[in-house]
Formats: sequence, structure tokens, C-alpha cells
Amino acid sequence: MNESRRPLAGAAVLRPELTEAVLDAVLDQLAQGGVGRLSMQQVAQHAGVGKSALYRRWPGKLDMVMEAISRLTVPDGEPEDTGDLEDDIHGMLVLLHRESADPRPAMIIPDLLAETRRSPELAEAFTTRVAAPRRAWARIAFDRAVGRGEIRDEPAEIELALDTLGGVPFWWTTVHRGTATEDESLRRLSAFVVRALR
Amino acid sequence: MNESRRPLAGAAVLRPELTEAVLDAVLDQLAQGGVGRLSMQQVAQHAGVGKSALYRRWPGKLDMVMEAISRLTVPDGEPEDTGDLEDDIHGMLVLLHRESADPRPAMIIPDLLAETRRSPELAEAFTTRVAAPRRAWARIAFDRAVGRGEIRDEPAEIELALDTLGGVPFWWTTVHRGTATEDESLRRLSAFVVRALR
Amino acid sequence: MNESRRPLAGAAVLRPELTEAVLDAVLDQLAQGGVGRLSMQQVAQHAGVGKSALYRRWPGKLDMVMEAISRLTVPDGEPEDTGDLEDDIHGMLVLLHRESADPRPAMIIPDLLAETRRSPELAEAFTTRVAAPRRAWARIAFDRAVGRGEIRDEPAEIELALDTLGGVPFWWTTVHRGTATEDESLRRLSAFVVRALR
Amino acid sequence: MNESRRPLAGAAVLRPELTEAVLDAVLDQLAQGGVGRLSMQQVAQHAGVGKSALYRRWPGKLDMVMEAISRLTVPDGEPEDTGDLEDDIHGMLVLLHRESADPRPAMIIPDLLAETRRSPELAEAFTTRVAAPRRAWARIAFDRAVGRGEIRDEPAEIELALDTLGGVPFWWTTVHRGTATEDESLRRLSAFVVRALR
DNA sequence: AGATAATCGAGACGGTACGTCCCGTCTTGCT
DNA sequence: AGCAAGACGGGACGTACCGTCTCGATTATCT
Repeated sequence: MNESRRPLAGAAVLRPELTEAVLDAVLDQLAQGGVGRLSMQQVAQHAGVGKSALYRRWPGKLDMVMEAISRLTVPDGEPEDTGDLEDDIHGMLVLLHRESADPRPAMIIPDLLAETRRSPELAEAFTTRVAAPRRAWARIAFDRAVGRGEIRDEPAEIELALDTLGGVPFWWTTVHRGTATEDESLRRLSAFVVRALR
Repeated sequence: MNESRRPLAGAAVLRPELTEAVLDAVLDQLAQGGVGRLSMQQVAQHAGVGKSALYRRWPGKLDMVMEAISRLTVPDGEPEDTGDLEDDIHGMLVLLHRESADPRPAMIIPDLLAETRRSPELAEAFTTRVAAPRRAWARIAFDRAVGRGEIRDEPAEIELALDTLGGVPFWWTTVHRGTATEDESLRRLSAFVVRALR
Repeated sequence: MNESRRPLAGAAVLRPELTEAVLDAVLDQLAQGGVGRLSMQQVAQHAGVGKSALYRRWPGKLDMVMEAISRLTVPDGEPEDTGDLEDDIHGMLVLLHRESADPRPAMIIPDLLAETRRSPELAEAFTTRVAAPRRAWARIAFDRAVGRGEIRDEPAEIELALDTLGGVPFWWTTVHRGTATEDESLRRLSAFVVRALR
Repeated sequence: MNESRRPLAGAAVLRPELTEAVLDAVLDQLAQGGVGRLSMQQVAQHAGVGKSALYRRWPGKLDMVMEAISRLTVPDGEPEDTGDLEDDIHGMLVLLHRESADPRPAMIIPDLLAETRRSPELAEAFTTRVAAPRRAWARIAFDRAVGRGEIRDEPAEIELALDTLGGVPFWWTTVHRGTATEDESLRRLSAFVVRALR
């Protein structure tokens, strides 16, 4: 009877399905408008939640974005091993740029890169959560090629090749727009890199 | 036949020094905050000018920005001719990334690239006014190398090399941050590209 | 049948103390600058409130002003009954023109009158909210005098007397400036009106 | 000594027809928008003149308005002498409120009255240039009535009667709107005033 | 006639206010 | 306690004018 003081029990807990819906909405908004246009208001509305649900989970916009981008997936497992570096590279490029189930990362990353100039925290988060894992994943193929004696074992050169595989498709999509996904371009880039390493 | 234009009375004219001051302020704002944070009010105030002076010159923000970015300079004349492609490339990289008098382009371009996804007009303006001239300038060195028989005459490969010279330093400055201006990196990149073309 | 209104969740409600602060600021601005000089921005700033708080409450300036002027108070109750019309009139004049706690109505009304020529809505609002109640209040004294047989029962004459009591002090304050509050003037006006009605 | 400051050559002179056109435009603008809405820009455009023509003639808006309102005409000569005060008053009221060739004064005066609260200079100008002459003109009829022994010779009462003739029609036009020009009202007012003076 | 100087129109200038939109934060009351 | 709804102060938007100021072009006198 006197148990009328009810709060006491059942501490309400942040509902996880809302968290998921919000993070998904963040990625959508990032993909379509970039970091600059992203607003808590739009995210909340798009996720079908109240704005306070956001602020209960993260102290600010940046933290929310950082958690969201850590969901940008790295390809599973290892790059396919064809026994030939050029083919491996080509396979990775195709996987990243043409067969990705989620097209949003390709839309989001340029923005994030631009934004890193303004926000060191974001830069840090992007590097450790997105760039470094992808780089490590891609390096596997080069290490195998070194093991096969296919290319010289010069780590600095390999790093440069990785930068090329990251930078050039990016350059295509932004500066030229639209040539990144053509198979001929991917083939030519693969050959270009391998030639430089040989 | 001599029907002259009839201004007929004291044709008040947009004062050019104000236009300059405004465009300079635009570049400053772009460099420090990006396209997203750029506001007409801030530009006007920073230029010591009324907001109406802006709208008297351009119909909107985008047009103003487009005129401003067309001031991002292309290096004068031709790339230095050392007789060796690798040295020429190295010279161009140094010129663009280490000896530029105005540090703002390097701050602005990443933003602009990201923004091109949202604004086709801006993309068009950026391509024709910034990217294409720089690319044409750099291609001169490669054409000379072809003439000397130093590299094969394969236009598609040369385009790829140009993308590499654009994309990789960009990748450095945004993803790794800070390695772009080290001379060793620039040297290594020059050699990498030449090797791939040979 | 108990279909209740369904706000259903924390219906945020316009905070009444802000409404009060704004309306007070409106009256201040009206008193010091008139309808023409009144600006939403100034009102908002003077009330310590965001501009949006204003537009959340009223669709535009006119509506805000109309609500503000409806706060211009009518004297409470009935005019004092001295048993003599001249004394009653004198009492009303003193009450309206010398003992008013809030000096703003006297500053505002001339403006409003001038403005009524431009804005029929404002004219309507002013008439129903300010002029008519004051007139009804003053008529009570005349009706009592008719009941006592002190003056003839000629409604049109009484209306004219009411216009005189309204128009003459107004004429004083605006054309001559400053004689309206002198007791001798008020006495003389009271006698003048009573004489005309007898 | 030999005053070397020579005018020296063809001093061009402010063209008088422009001055006229401007002052007329000022009255038009005052009539339709009031002092608050009057703008140099509109006046200039409405007069078919450049803005600088205005500023060459008057130091500011107020001075221009003051010169313009001094053109508000006083009735010529003396009020008609019918031998009866009530008829004389009625004649003056008709002349001022119904037979005026220029309807603008009736539109302008309420505004000016309201504005006097903000501008002592304007108040001064209005009093000496508009109010006092009209008052002096009207007083002639009362002086004649005193001479005939029709009313008592009480200057203070006569002043009050003049205020009534000014204030009540004004009150009508602003508060009630539209009854000022009805002949019955003018008749009743004339009788009311005469009764009070007898 | 030619020189000269003030007046003319047009309109650019720095501003201010408009009413709208949307931001991130904060408050309120229901569940 | 978590949650939605939404009011809060704030600030930028692009437009419309404001009063001032700067221009060539015009005009009218004086040499």
C-alpha cells in the first residue's frame, strides 16, 4: 500500500532501438548534406524521435557524428588472394567502389575530410575509425605480394601506393566526377601502382 | 551608326576596391570556416562593407563564392624545365605545396571538393576555373617528357599520373595531415610517378 | 463524449510573463516613438526576448500593437457621483488627465488616432477597445444628470458633449501643449459643457 | 579688403519650379502616409527629381516638411458676416470641412499633431504657421458677436469655444470617422457652442 | 563665344528593419 | 527516468528602403 513511491525501481534505460535509428539517420543526413548541413533537428525528425533523445545520448553533435562514422564498415576478412598483386588491387577497388552495399560512405568521406581541418577530434576519430582500418585491410595484399617476391620490400613505397589507391579514386569522384566506378579506370590504376612498385 | 550607349547622367559605378575587399574577405572566410559556415553578414562586416554592397554585385552567395574562387591563382608561366621529368614534377610539387605565397587555397580546396557533391554549379565553376588550369599547367611538363622520349606517349597514363599528383598530396593533407610539405615525401612521389610511366 | 483535447505530451506553452514583458515594451516604444517608429527588433530587444517570441504570438506588427493598446486601461467602476453634473465632469477630467498612474496612454493615443487613417483594422481596434469603453464610462454621469432632471434628455446633445470632453483636452495637449492638466482649464471646460446642455 | 573671394562666374540657381514640385509632392505624401512614412526617396521620385535636389534645398527632412506645411492655406479674408454668431460659426465649419478645395490639410493635420510630441520644432512651426492663423481668422467672428452684444466678453470662454471648434471636428474625423462633414453635425455643434457662451 | 561653377539625374554607399527559417538548448508534462 | 513536443534566445537569410554621398552631364551666368 505504501509502496506508492514507485520511481525507485525500474530505472528507465536509453532504448537501444532509438539509438540505432538515430545513428542510421545521422549517416543518411551526412550522405545527403554533409557535416555542415547536418542538424540535430533534422536527425531527430528523420529518426522519429525527440531532440532530447539525442542530447541524452551524446553531449553534442560532434560526438554523435563520431559514433555514427565508426559504423562505416570496413570490408570483412581479408582482400581476396588471386596470387597476383594487380588483380588483388583491382579486386579491392571494385569491392570498395562498385560493389559496396552501402553507398553512403563514398558520399560521406569527402565531407569528413574537409571537416577534419576544423575539428581535430573529428580528424582523430576519422583516422582511427575509418582510415586506419581500411588501410590495414588493404596493406594485407601488398604484404602478400612482398612475400611472393612480386614487389620490393620497401615499406615507404607501399605506403605511397596505399595513398595512391586512396587519393586517386577520391580525386576522380570529386574533381572529375563519375569516372571512379568505370572498370577501365580501376584496371588502369591497378596496373599503374604495380608498375611503380616493381 | 554611332548610337552610343546612353548612360546620360552620372552613372554611379560599383567601386572596384570594394569588390576586391569583399572577395578577399570571402577567401578568408572560406579558409577558416568552409563554405558551410560562410555567411553574407560576416563577409560584409569583415570587409567593412554593407550587406547591400554584396547583393548589388552578386545575386546570391553561390555566385559570390564562385567569383572568389576564380581568384585562386594558377602558377604563372610554365613549369620549370630541368630536362628531367622527375625533377620537373618535384619542382611543381614544391611550388604548389611549399612556396605558395597564399596559404588559403590549400585550406579552401578540400571544402570546395566536398561541396561539389551538393552544387553542380559550384562543381562546374571549380573545375573550369581552378582544376582545369592547374591540370593544363602541369601537363606541360609531361608533354615535354614525351617529346624527349623520356616516357611513353600514352595520354590515358599521363592523365592518371596527373590525378596522382593531385590526389595523393590531397590525401596526405587530409588523411595523414602534415606530411605533404616534407621534401622527402615530395621526392618519393615524383619518383613513384615517373617509375609508373616509364 | 469525453473526447478530450489531445495534446498528449508536454504541450509547451507560450510563457505568459514573456507576453507581458513584450506588451509592456510595445507600450513603451509606442509612447516614445509612435506607431511609425515601432520596430519588432527594438521591441524584442527592449523586452529581453528573441524576435521569434514575437512572431510566435502574433502574425505581424499590427496584431501585436492591437493587443497592446487593448491594455490601455479604462477607469474602474463608475464616475464619482457628486450629485452635480459639473462636479462629476470635473472629477472625470481630473481622473483621466491628472491622476493617471500610467502616463503612456496620453502619449500613445494621438499617434493611434493619426494612424487610424491608414489602418482600418487599427481604427476598429482602437474604437472598440479604447474609445468606446471610455465613452460608455463617461456617459454614465450624463445619464444620472438626465435622471435628476439636471439636463435635458437629448441624446444627440449628450453625444456632442462627450465629443467635446474628448476632443478639447486632446486639442489642448497637442495644439497648445501643456494646459490640459491645469485645474482652471478643467473647471472651465466642465462649466462650458454643462452650460451648453442646460 | 579687395575681397578676393569672387563668385566669379555663372552661379547656377535652384530652379524654382522644382522647389514647387517637391513641396507639392511632400504634401501628397503627408496626406497619404503621414510624417512617419514620408521618405525623401519617395518625395524625390514622386516629384520627378533627384534626391540631391532635396538636400540642396533643405538640411533635412524636418525643414522640408516645415516649409511644406506652411503652404497649408488659411481661408482668405474674414469669415462671412451673417449678423448671427451661430450662422457665422456654421459657415466657417462648412468652409473648413466641406468646401475646402484641397482635401489634404484634413489628412495631414492629425499626423502633424501626433508628431509634435516628438519634435518641438515641428510643434512650433505647426502652431505659428497653421494653428495660430486659423485661430485668429475664426476669432474675428466671435469678436463681432461680442461687439453686437450677442455674447459676453469673456476672452477665456471664447478661447475655449475656439478649442471646441477645433477639437470636436477633429475628434469626429479620427474617433468616429466620417460624421464631420454632415451638415446636421455642423449645425448642432454651432448651436452647442453659442449656447455655452450666452 | 568660352569658361566656370552650381545644379541636375542617377545610383552606389553603409545601414536598419523586415518576416522567415532553422539552429541548439531548455522546459514541461505525459508515460 | 525516458521521452515528445515545442517554446526559448539567437542569428542568417535575401529584400526593401532609408538618408548620405559621389559622380558625369547639363545649364546659366559672367567674362
